Amino acid sequence: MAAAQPLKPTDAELEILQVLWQNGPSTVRFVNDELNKTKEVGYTTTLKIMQLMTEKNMVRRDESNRSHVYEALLKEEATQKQLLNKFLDTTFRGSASRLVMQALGSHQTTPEELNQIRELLNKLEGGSK
Amino acid sequence: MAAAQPLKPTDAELEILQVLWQNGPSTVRFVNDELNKTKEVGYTTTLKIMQLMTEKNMVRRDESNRSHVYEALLKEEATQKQLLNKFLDTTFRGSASRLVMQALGSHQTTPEELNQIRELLNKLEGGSK
DNA sequence: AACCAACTACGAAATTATTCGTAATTCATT
DNA sequence: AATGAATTACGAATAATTTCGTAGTTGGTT
Repeated sequence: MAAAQPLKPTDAELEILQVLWQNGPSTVRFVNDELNKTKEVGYTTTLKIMQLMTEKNMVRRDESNRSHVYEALLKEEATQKQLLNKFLDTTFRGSASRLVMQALGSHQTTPEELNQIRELLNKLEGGSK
Repeated sequence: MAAAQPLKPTDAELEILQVLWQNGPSTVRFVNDELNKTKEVGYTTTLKIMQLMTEKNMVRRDESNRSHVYEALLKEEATQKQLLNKFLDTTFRGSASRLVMQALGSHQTTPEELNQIRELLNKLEGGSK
Protein backbone atom coordinates (compact mmCIF):
# COMPACT_ATOMS: atom_id res chain seq x y z
CA MET A 1 0.00 0.00 0.00
CA ALA A 2 1.00 3.62 0.36
CA ALA A 3 0.76 3.95 -3.39
CA ALA A 4 2.21 6.95 -5.12
CA GLN A 5 0.16 9.78 -6.54
CA PRO A 6 -0.42 8.51 -10.06
CA LEU A 7 -3.48 6.43 -9.29
CA LYS A 8 -6.23 6.48 -11.82
CA PRO A 9 -9.56 7.17 -10.16
CA THR A 10 -12.62 5.23 -11.29
CA ASP A 11 -15.78 7.03 -12.35
CA ALA A 12 -17.37 6.90 -8.92
CA GLU A 13 -14.15 8.05 -7.32
CA LEU A 14 -13.83 10.92 -9.74
CA GLU A 15 -17.31 12.15 -8.94
CA ILE A 16 -16.38 12.27 -5.29
CA LEU A 17 -13.09 14.00 -5.99
CA GLN A 18 -14.96 16.66 -7.93
CA VAL A 19 -17.06 17.41 -4.87
CA LEU A 20 -13.99 17.60 -2.66
CA TRP A 21 -12.10 19.79 -5.13
CA GLN A 22 -14.99 22.17 -5.43
CA ASN A 23 -15.95 22.36 -1.79
CA GLY A 24 -12.85 21.48 0.14
CA PRO A 25 -12.73 18.90 2.94
CA SER A 26 -16.18 17.44 3.48
CA THR A 27 -18.12 14.80 5.33
CA VAL A 28 -19.63 11.75 3.68
CA ARG A 29 -23.05 13.25 4.34
CA PHE A 30 -22.21 16.38 2.43
CA VAL A 31 -20.64 14.53 -0.47
CA ASN A 32 -23.55 12.16 -0.71
CA ASP A 33 -26.02 15.04 -0.73
CA GLU A 34 -24.06 16.68 -3.52
CA LEU A 35 -24.02 13.51 -5.57
CA ASN A 36 -27.74 13.09 -5.09
CA LYS A 37 -28.36 16.41 -6.79
CA THR A 38 -27.40 14.61 -9.96
CA LYS A 39 -28.20 10.95 -9.45
CA GLU A 40 -29.57 8.67 -6.82
CA VAL A 41 -26.98 6.92 -4.74
CA GLY A 42 -27.19 5.40 -1.26
CA TYR A 43 -25.33 6.84 1.69
CA THR A 44 -23.44 3.66 2.44
CA THR A 45 -22.38 3.38 -1.16
CA THR A 46 -20.71 6.76 -1.01
CA LEU A 47 -19.25 5.92 2.37
CA LYS A 48 -17.80 2.67 1.11
CA ILE A 49 -16.13 4.26 -1.88
CA MET A 50 -14.66 7.00 0.25
CA GLN A 51 -13.30 4.37 2.61
CA LEU A 52 -11.68 2.59 -0.31
CA MET A 53 -10.26 5.88 -1.51
CA THR A 54 -8.73 6.37 1.90
CA GLU A 55 -6.96 3.02 1.65
CA LYS A 56 -5.66 4.00 -1.76
CA ASN A 57 -4.39 7.30 -0.42
CA MET A 58 -6.54 9.28 -2.77
CA VAL A 59 -8.04 11.12 0.17
CA ARG A 60 -7.08 11.68 3.77
CA ARG A 61 -9.53 11.30 6.62
CA ASP A 62 -9.74 13.39 9.74
CA GLU A 63 -11.32 11.24 12.42
CA SER A 64 -11.15 13.71 15.26
CA ASN A 65 -14.85 14.42 14.98
CA ARG A 66 -17.58 11.87 14.99
CA SER A 67 -18.34 12.63 11.36
CA HIS A 68 -15.08 12.05 9.60
CA VAL A 69 -13.91 14.79 7.30
CA TYR A 70 -12.33 13.78 4.01
CA GLU A 71 -9.83 15.82 2.04
CA ALA A 72 -8.61 15.17 -1.47
CA LEU A 73 -4.98 14.18 -1.72
CA LEU A 74 -4.90 13.92 -5.49
CA LYS A 75 -4.38 17.29 -7.11
CA GLU A 76 -7.06 18.39 -9.49
CA GLU A 77 -4.79 19.56 -12.30
CA ALA A 78 -2.46 16.60 -12.10
CA THR A 79 -5.35 14.18 -12.13
CA GLN A 80 -6.99 15.90 -15.06
CA LYS A 81 -3.74 15.82 -16.95
CA GLN A 82 -3.33 12.15 -16.32
CA LEU A 83 -6.84 11.32 -17.41
CA LEU A 84 -6.51 13.58 -20.40
CA ASN A 85 -3.41 11.73 -21.54
CA LYS A 86 -5.18 8.44 -21.50
CA PHE A 87 -8.29 9.82 -23.13
CA LEU A 88 -6.29 11.51 -25.83
CA ASP A 89 -4.54 8.28 -26.56
CA THR A 90 -7.46 5.94 -26.64
CA THR A 91 -10.00 8.21 -28.27
CA PHE A 92 -8.00 10.55 -30.49
CA ARG A 93 -4.95 8.40 -31.08
CA GLY A 94 -2.85 11.05 -29.42
CA SER A 95 -3.74 13.98 -31.64
CA ALA A 96 -4.22 16.90 -29.28
CA SER A 97 -5.22 19.24 -32.07
CA ARG A 98 -8.06 17.02 -33.20
CA LEU A 99 -9.36 16.89 -29.68
CA VAL A 100 -9.11 20.63 -29.32
CA MET A 101 -10.89 21.25 -32.59
CA GLN A 102 -13.72 18.97 -31.55
CA ALA A 103 -13.97 20.48 -28.11
CA LEU A 104 -14.07 24.02 -29.39
CA GLY A 105 -16.35 23.18 -32.26
CA SER A 106 -19.13 21.57 -30.35
CA HIS A 107 -19.11 23.26 -26.99
CA GLN A 108 -20.18 26.58 -25.67
CA THR A 109 -17.23 28.80 -24.87
CA THR A 110 -17.31 32.42 -23.82
CA PRO A 111 -15.35 35.14 -25.65
CA GLU A 112 -13.15 35.53 -22.60
CA GLU A 113 -12.23 31.90 -22.62
CA LEU A 114 -11.53 32.09 -26.32
CA ASN A 115 -9.17 34.95 -25.66
CA GLN A 116 -7.36 32.98 -23.02
CA ILE A 117 -6.88 30.21 -25.51
CA ARG A 118 -5.71 32.65 -28.14
CA GLU A 119 -3.10 34.00 -25.79
CA LEU A 120 -1.88 30.53 -25.10
CA LEU A 121 -1.66 29.93 -28.83
CA ASN A 122 0.44 33.03 -29.22
CA LYS A 123 2.81 31.85 -26.56
CA LEU A 124 3.09 28.45 -28.11
CA GLU A 125 3.79 29.84 -31.56
CA GLY A 126 6.51 32.05 -30.28
CA GLY A 127 4.58 35.11 -29.23
CA SER A 128 4.56 37.15 -32.43
CA LYS A 129 2.22 37.60 -35.40
CA MET B 1 -31.26 -5.32 -30.32
CA ALA B 2 -31.11 -3.00 -33.26
CA ALA B 3 -29.91 -0.27 -30.96
CA ALA B 4 -29.48 3.23 -32.27
CA GLN B 5 -26.11 4.75 -32.99
CA PRO B 6 -25.42 6.46 -29.68
CA LEU B 7 -23.86 3.48 -27.95
CA LYS B 8 -20.89 4.11 -25.75
CA PRO B 9 -18.06 1.73 -26.58
CA THR B 10 -16.02 0.22 -23.76
CA ASP B 11 -12.23 0.47 -23.73
CA ALA B 12 -11.69 -2.86 -25.44
CA GLU B 13 -14.30 -2.00 -28.03
CA LEU B 14 -12.75 1.35 -28.69
CA GLU B 15 -9.37 -0.20 -29.33
CA ILE B 16 -10.94 -2.42 -31.93
CA LEU B 17 -12.84 0.45 -33.50
CA GLN B 18 -9.59 2.38 -33.82
CA VAL B 19 -8.11 -0.46 -35.85
CA LEU B 20 -11.18 -0.61 -38.08
CA TRP B 21 -11.27 3.15 -38.55
CA GLN B 22 -7.62 3.28 -39.46
CA ASN B 23 -7.52 0.24 -41.71
CA GLY B 24 -11.01 -0.22 -42.99
CA PRO B 25 -12.90 -3.52 -42.90
CA SER B 26 -10.72 -6.22 -41.38
CA THR B 27 -10.66 -9.79 -40.17
CA VAL B 28 -10.36 -10.79 -36.55
CA ARG B 29 -6.91 -12.09 -37.32
CA PHE B 30 -5.78 -8.72 -38.58
CA VAL B 31 -7.33 -6.78 -35.73
CA ASN B 32 -5.84 -9.13 -33.17
CA ASP B 33 -2.40 -8.81 -34.73
CA GLU B 34 -2.68 -5.05 -34.60
CA LEU B 35 -3.72 -5.09 -30.96
CA ASN B 36 -0.83 -7.35 -30.14
CA LYS B 37 1.60 -4.74 -31.37
CA THR B 38 0.68 -2.86 -28.24
CA LYS B 39 -0.41 -5.42 -25.69
CA GLU B 40 -0.87 -9.13 -25.36
CA VAL B 41 -4.38 -10.33 -25.98
CA GLY B 42 -5.69 -13.76 -27.00
CA TYR B 43 -7.27 -14.37 -30.35
CA THR B 44 -10.53 -15.64 -28.94
CA THR B 45 -10.75 -12.64 -26.68
CA THR B 46 -10.68 -10.30 -29.63
CA LEU B 47 -13.07 -12.54 -31.50
CA LYS B 48 -15.52 -12.56 -28.63
CA ILE B 49 -15.56 -8.82 -28.26
CA MET B 50 -16.05 -8.35 -31.97
CA GLN B 51 -18.95 -10.77 -31.84
CA LEU B 52 -20.51 -8.77 -29.03
CA MET B 53 -19.97 -5.60 -31.00
CA THR B 54 -21.83 -7.18 -33.88
CA GLU B 55 -24.81 -7.86 -31.65
CA LYS B 56 -24.70 -4.27 -30.49
CA ASN B 57 -24.61 -3.03 -34.05
CA MET B 58 -21.33 -1.29 -33.56
CA VAL B 59 -19.86 -3.24 -36.44
CA ARG B 60 -21.24 -5.18 -39.36
CA ARG B 61 -19.92 -8.57 -40.35
CA ASP B 62 -19.50 -9.91 -43.83
CA GLU B 63 -19.72 -13.69 -43.62
CA SER B 64 -19.36 -14.46 -47.29
CA ASN B 65 -15.81 -15.59 -46.79
CA ARG B 66 -14.60 -18.11 -44.30
CA SER B 67 -12.79 -15.41 -42.39
CA HIS B 68 -15.48 -12.91 -41.58
CA VAL B 69 -14.73 -9.32 -42.37
CA TYR B 70 -15.82 -6.69 -39.88
CA GLU B 71 -16.63 -3.10 -40.70
CA ALA B 72 -17.18 -0.27 -38.24
CA LEU B 73 -20.70 1.08 -38.18
CA LEU B 74 -20.06 3.74 -35.59
CA LYS B 75 -18.63 6.87 -37.15
CA GLU B 76 -15.30 7.97 -35.83
CA GLU B 77 -16.15 11.65 -35.40
CA ALA B 78 -19.54 11.06 -33.86
CA THR B 79 -18.11 8.57 -31.43
CA GLN B 80 -15.30 10.87 -30.45
CA LYS B 81 -17.75 13.67 -29.90
CA GLN B 82 -19.88 11.51 -27.68
CA LEU B 83 -16.96 10.32 -25.61
CA LEU B 84 -15.61 13.82 -25.42
CA ASN B 85 -18.88 15.08 -24.00
CA LYS B 86 -18.81 12.59 -21.22
CA PHE B 87 -15.14 13.10 -20.50
CA LEU B 88 -15.55 16.84 -20.45
CA ASP B 89 -18.35 16.50 -17.98
CA THR B 90 -16.81 14.06 -15.57
CA THR B 91 -13.25 15.29 -15.67
CA PHE B 92 -13.47 19.02 -16.39
CA ARG B 93 -16.94 19.73 -15.07
CA GLY B 94 -17.99 20.79 -18.54
CA SER B 95 -15.43 23.50 -19.06
CA ALA B 96 -14.24 23.05 -22.63
CA SER B 97 -11.74 25.86 -22.35
CA ARG B 98 -10.00 24.30 -19.39
CA LEU B 99 -9.69 21.08 -21.27
CA VAL B 100 -8.34 22.86 -24.32
CA MET B 101 -5.81 24.77 -22.29
CA GLN B 102 -4.56 21.59 -20.68
CA ALA B 103 -4.42 19.74 -23.95
CA LEU B 104 -2.51 22.48 -25.71
CA GLY B 105 -0.30 23.14 -22.76
CA SER B 106 1.02 19.69 -22.22
CA HIS B 107 1.03 18.13 -25.64
CA GLN B 108 3.13 18.46 -28.70
CA THR B 109 1.33 20.30 -31.46
CA THR B 110 2.76 21.40 -34.79
CA PRO B 111 2.60 25.02 -36.01
CA GLU B 112 0.22 23.94 -38.73
CA GLU B 113 -2.16 22.47 -36.23
CA LEU B 114 -1.93 25.59 -34.12
CA ASN B 115 -2.89 27.62 -37.16
CA GLN B 116 -5.88 25.43 -37.79
CA ILE B 117 -6.98 26.02 -34.26
CA ARG B 118 -6.40 29.75 -34.59
CA GLU B 119 -8.60 29.85 -37.65
CA LEU B 120 -11.32 28.07 -35.79
CA LEU B 121 -10.99 30.58 -32.98
CA ASN B 122 -11.43 33.39 -35.44
CA LYS B 123 -14.57 31.84 -36.80
CA LEU B 124 -15.96 31.31 -33.34
CA GLU B 125 -15.25 34.87 -32.27
CA GLY B 126 -17.08 36.28 -35.23
CA GLY B 127 -14.41 36.22 -37.88
CA SER B 128 -12.60 39.50 -37.28
CA LYS B 129 -9.54 40.64 -35.32
C1' DA C 1 -28.52 6.06 32.29
C1' DA C 2 -31.69 5.01 28.65
C1' DC C 3 -32.94 6.40 24.04
C1' DC C 4 -32.45 7.63 19.46
C1' DA C 5 -30.61 9.53 15.39
C1' DA C 6 -26.59 9.60 12.76
C1' DC C 7 -22.54 7.59 11.84
C1' DT C 8 -18.88 3.88 10.64
C1' DA C 9 -17.43 -0.89 9.53
C1' DC C 10 -17.83 -4.75 6.92
C1' DG C 11 -19.26 -8.51 4.10
C1' DA C 12 -21.36 -9.87 0.30
C1' DA C 13 -24.45 -9.43 -3.77
C1' DA C 14 -25.08 -7.35 -8.25
C1' DT C 15 -23.29 -5.46 -12.32
C1' DT C 16 -20.28 -4.84 -16.03
C1' DA C 17 -16.35 -5.94 -18.70
C1' DT C 18 -12.70 -8.91 -20.04
C1' DT C 19 -10.47 -13.17 -20.79
C1' DC C 20 -9.98 -17.64 -22.51
C1' DG C 21 -10.70 -22.86 -22.95
C1' DT C 22 -12.94 -26.18 -25.63
C1' DA C 23 -15.74 -27.91 -29.14
C1' DA C 24 -17.54 -27.61 -33.64
C1' DT C 25 -16.90 -26.14 -38.37
C1' DT C 26 -14.64 -25.11 -42.69
C1' DC C 27 -11.66 -25.57 -46.46
C1' DA C 28 -7.41 -26.44 -48.79
C1' DT C 29 -4.19 -30.10 -49.49
C1' DT C 30 -2.96 -34.54 -49.72
C1' DA D 1 -12.36 -38.57 -48.48
C1' DA D 2 -9.09 -38.14 -44.67
C1' DT D 3 -5.99 -34.80 -42.39
C1' DG D 4 -4.92 -30.66 -40.23
C1' DA D 5 -4.53 -25.72 -39.74
C1' DA D 6 -7.38 -21.89 -39.13
C1' DT D 7 -11.65 -20.24 -38.00
C1' DT D 8 -16.15 -19.44 -35.42
C1' DA D 9 -19.39 -20.36 -31.54
C1' DC D 10 -20.25 -20.53 -26.92
C1' DG D 11 -20.12 -21.05 -22.05
C1' DA D 12 -18.01 -20.03 -18.16
C1' DA D 13 -14.19 -18.11 -15.18
C1' DT D 14 -12.09 -14.00 -13.70
C1' DA D 15 -11.72 -9.28 -12.61
C1' DA D 16 -13.05 -4.76 -11.52
C1' DT D 17 -16.41 -1.71 -9.88
C1' DT D 18 -20.49 -0.36 -7.65
C1' DT D 19 -24.19 -1.12 -4.64
C1' DC D 20 -26.31 -1.79 -0.34
C1' DG D 21 -28.00 -4.40 3.92
C1' DT D 22 -26.97 -5.18 8.55
C1' DA D 23 -24.67 -4.68 12.72
C1' DG D 24 -22.23 -2.13 15.85
C1' DT D 25 -20.71 2.51 17.76
C1' DT D 26 -21.10 7.18 19.31
C1' DG D 27 -22.82 11.22 21.54
C1' DG D 28 -26.32 14.42 22.47
C1' DT D 29 -30.97 14.83 24.63
C1' DT D 30 -34.37 13.55 27.64
